[in-house]
Amino acid sequence: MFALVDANSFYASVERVFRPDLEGRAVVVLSNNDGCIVARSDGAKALGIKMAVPYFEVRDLIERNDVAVFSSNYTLYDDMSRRAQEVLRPFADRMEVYSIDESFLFWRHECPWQQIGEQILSRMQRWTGLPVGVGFGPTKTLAKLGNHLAKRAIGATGVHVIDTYAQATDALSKVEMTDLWGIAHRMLKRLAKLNIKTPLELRDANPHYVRKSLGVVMEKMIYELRGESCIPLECETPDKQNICCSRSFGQVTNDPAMLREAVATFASQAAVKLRRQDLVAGRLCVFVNTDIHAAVEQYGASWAVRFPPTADTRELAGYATHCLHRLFRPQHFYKKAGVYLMELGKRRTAQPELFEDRALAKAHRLMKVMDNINRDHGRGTVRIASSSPMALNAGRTWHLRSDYRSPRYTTRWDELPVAIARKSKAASAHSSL
DNA sequence: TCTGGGGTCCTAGGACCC
DNA sequence: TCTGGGGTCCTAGGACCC
Repeated sequence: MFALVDANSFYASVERVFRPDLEGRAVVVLSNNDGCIVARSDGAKALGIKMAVPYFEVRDLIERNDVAVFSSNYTLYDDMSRRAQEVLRPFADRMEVYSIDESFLFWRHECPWQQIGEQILSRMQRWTGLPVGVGFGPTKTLAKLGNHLAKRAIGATGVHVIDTYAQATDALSKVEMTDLWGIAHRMLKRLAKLNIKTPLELRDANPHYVRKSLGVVMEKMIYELRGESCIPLECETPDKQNICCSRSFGQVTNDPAMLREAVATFASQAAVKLRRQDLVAGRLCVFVNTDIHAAVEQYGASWAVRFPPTADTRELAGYATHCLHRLFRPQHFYKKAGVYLMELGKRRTAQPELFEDRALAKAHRLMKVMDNINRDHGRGTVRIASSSPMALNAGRTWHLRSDYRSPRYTTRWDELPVAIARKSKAASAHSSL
């Protein structure tokens, strides 16, 4: 069983914890440049303040209703997030920290779920002061759905359990398509073209057919809604694949010196994040944009360079200014710029060793797969596609390639032989992974 | 020279999440 | 006047290799 625990209006709730005098007053928190609303308390939501609206559009409303306004304080939110994680961890067998305000919990055995949910609520309230919602489900997607109902269903109590197929059917009948985790407006339109318009219709759709038109992500979604877990828990936080630092400027500029200073600053801030995770970057990319909201000729471009992996601020800043030089067009006025660090690797590990380790690990995986096949099925070929993004996630997530004839895939190493067996029955002995 | 059945690396873009 | 800042995964095609 999975559970998803998330904090209600996290940033706003954290500010509240430290300002008990705000009791009864609505609260909003603003984005970095005080540009947009990024969190609203229930009271602020009730006033009709939408997520991510520009501050200036709702300023009047906010002032008229005496809403408390905060600039965001990410150091504080990070700290509070860690405290909340410590409270949650002992409840379950395993835990995945999914975002700053959400964690998945996982249990191997049956438990009194409702009761556990209530304990989580009360302990979180007493130990951190944060209001949370808890949703239980046999898959991550259903746990997310449970969480949604825990907070928003009529008479919601903060805990919602989806434990049976009937409960899942009931839950799915109560929500909109876009309430599902992984469906936003574009996917909504594409699903509608397949005549899939409600969450129940999606669950009962033909997975092969959906996969053909919409891809493997939507296919997984169908299985998840049916209670077959396809999205595994990820307990160790994987190393970052990209690190980005970008900002909108208060005013547009076409001054090359200012832009140089800006991207050099972004590069050094990104370098701090890089070193904090003990990583080095092998590639850096700079991007610039004109003001997308202004009625001017738009210009947006990026330029990347590759170099011997480093985490050195001065080197990275140098690459950044070099890239900027390639992009800069004096006729445009720029509103936004940023730096990406890419091709990240572990610091203090020489590249050749890294490569050999990976090759070795690949060989081991291949042998293990072959063993399984030989033991269980006598014959068959498994080919490891190292170009597949999944192959780089060795040992965590595996799925059968799309040209693999089985419509099913597995997300767990130890399920692989089962999937192979299904496939063997259905088609030939030659398979690829 | 042709063929089958692949692999690797790159770019670009689309879609989603918080 | 004023419109955030991060991330991930998947797909598709081209060029080239064995």
